[in-house]
Amino acid sequence: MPKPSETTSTTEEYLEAIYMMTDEGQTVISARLAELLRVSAPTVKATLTRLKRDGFVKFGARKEVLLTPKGRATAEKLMRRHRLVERWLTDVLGIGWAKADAEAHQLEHALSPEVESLLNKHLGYPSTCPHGNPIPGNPPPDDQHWRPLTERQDGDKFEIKRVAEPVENATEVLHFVEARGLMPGAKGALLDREPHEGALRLKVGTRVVSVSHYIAANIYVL
Amino acid sequence: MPKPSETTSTTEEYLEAIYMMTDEGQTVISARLAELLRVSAPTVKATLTRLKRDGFVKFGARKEVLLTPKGRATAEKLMRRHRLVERWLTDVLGIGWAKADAEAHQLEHALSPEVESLLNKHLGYPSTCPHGNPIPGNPPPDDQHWRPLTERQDGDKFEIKRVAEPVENATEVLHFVEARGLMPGAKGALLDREPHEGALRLKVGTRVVSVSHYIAANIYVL
DNA sequence: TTGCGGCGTTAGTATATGCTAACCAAGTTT
DNA sequence: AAACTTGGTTAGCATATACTAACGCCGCAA
Repeated sequence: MPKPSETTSTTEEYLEAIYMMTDEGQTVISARLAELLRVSAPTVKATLTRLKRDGFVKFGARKEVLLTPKGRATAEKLMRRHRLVERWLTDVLGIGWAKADAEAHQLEHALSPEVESLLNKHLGYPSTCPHGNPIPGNPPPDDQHWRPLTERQDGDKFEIKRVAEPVENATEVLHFVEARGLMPGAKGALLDREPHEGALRLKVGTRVVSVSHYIAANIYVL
Repeated sequence: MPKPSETTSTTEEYLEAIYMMTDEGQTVISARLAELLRVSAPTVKATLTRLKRDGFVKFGARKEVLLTPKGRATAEKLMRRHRLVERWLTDVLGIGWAKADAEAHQLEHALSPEVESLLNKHLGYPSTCPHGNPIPGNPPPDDQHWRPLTERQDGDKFEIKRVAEPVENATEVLHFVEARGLMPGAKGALLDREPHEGALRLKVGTRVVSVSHYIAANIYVL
C-alpha cells in the first residue's frame, strides 16, 4: 500500500505554482502566490507553513519560497500529469487548445501512477504538452534551444516551438494566441516592432498579427 | 458561469452510495452508510445534515435516507461519469477490469460536463460500463431482462450480462469474478448448487467454478 | 524625516470533514 | 425483568482551508 498521499489538491496547486514561477525565473514570495492562487495572504501563510512542516518547501533568507528536493519531485510529477492530460484532451478528445489547461488542472489531481503510465503509453510517450512544454520523464524534444520571440531581429523567420503558460494569466494568454494561430509548429516572420517594449507585428501563415511584448516574451521560437 | 459546485468529492460519494443502495433495494440508514464509507456515525450524521440543508436528501419516517429529485439527478450524473470513465480505463487504457472501479472513483469527480461529453463521443456512446451496468443518458442495452444467477434452475445455460457492483465489497467481488472469467459476455451453465443458500457450481467456458450465493446474486444473466 | 506602500504576521472566525466518548431509545435475548 | 444489541444523537475536539481586521517592518519618496 502506498501511504495515504501527503498532498491535497490545494497543496498540489501551491507546489505547481511555486515550480512554475521558479521556472520562469521569478522569486517566489507569499504575496505573489496569494495573487496567483487568488487567496488571502494569511491563507498562503498557513498553507506554506504546512508545506514546510511536511518537507515540501523551505524559506530563503529573504523569505523566498524554495522547493526542497521532495517538493520539486512532487511538482514535476504534477507537471507531468498535467501535460499528459492536456495532450489527451486536445489530441484525443479535441478540446480547445486553450481550455485544455484549465481542464487538466482538475484532472491531474485524480490520476494514479498506473493510469498515468497507461495514458502515457496510449498517447505514444509524447515529448511535450500541446503548448510545447516538455513532459518531465518522457523523451525530451529534439531541440530545446528556443528563444523568446522578443529576442529575434526584425525580418527573422521563425517556427513556434512553445507557448509558455505564464503562471499568471495563462488562460488569457492561451486564448489570445490560439485565436491568432500562434501554436507550436506555426511558421512565420517578425516584420517589425514598436519601440519601448511595444507590440510586435508578425506574419503567421497568411495573416499579419500584432502581439504585445508581454505575449511575445512567452512565445518561444527557433 | 456555472455557479461553484455545491458538491464536494465527499458529498458526491455519499450521493452515489445512497443511490446504489437504493438501487439494490436496500433501505438506506446512517449506520449502513457509515460502514460503507468507512467513517464514524457522527460524521455521517453531520454530512447528511449538510446534504439535507442543500436539498439533496430528505429523511423518511423511520429516518431512512431518501434522495430528492435534485439528489437523484446529481447521483445519476455521477454514475454516468463513473461508468464512462470505467469504459475508458478498460477499453482504451487496458486497466484491469476490477481496478477500473476504484480508479474511476477518483476520476469521476474531476470531469467537467464538456470533457464528459467529448469522452462519451470518443467512446462511441457506450450503453454500459465494463461490468454491464447501464450508463444513464446513453442508449440503453438491448435487453435488460437479466435476472440474478441465483434465480436460474440447475442445468440452465446462461450468458452473463451484468456484474453488479455491490455497494459493499465491490473491489473484492469484482476481483473474484474477474479471476474466474465471469464477465459480461461470458456464457456458461449452472451445474448445481448446495442447499441453504450455499455455493453454486458453474461451467464457464471450459472451467468449472464455484461461487457463493452472495456473489451469484450479483451476477445477472439472460 | 515623515509617511506611504508592499509585505509578512497575528488574532479571531467560519466551514467541511473527520474522530472519540457518552448517552438514550427500542427492540431482543436471556 | 435485566441485559445486550443496534442505531441515533450530543458534546467536544482536531485539521485543512478559507476569510477579515489589525499591526509591525522596511524601504523609498516627498
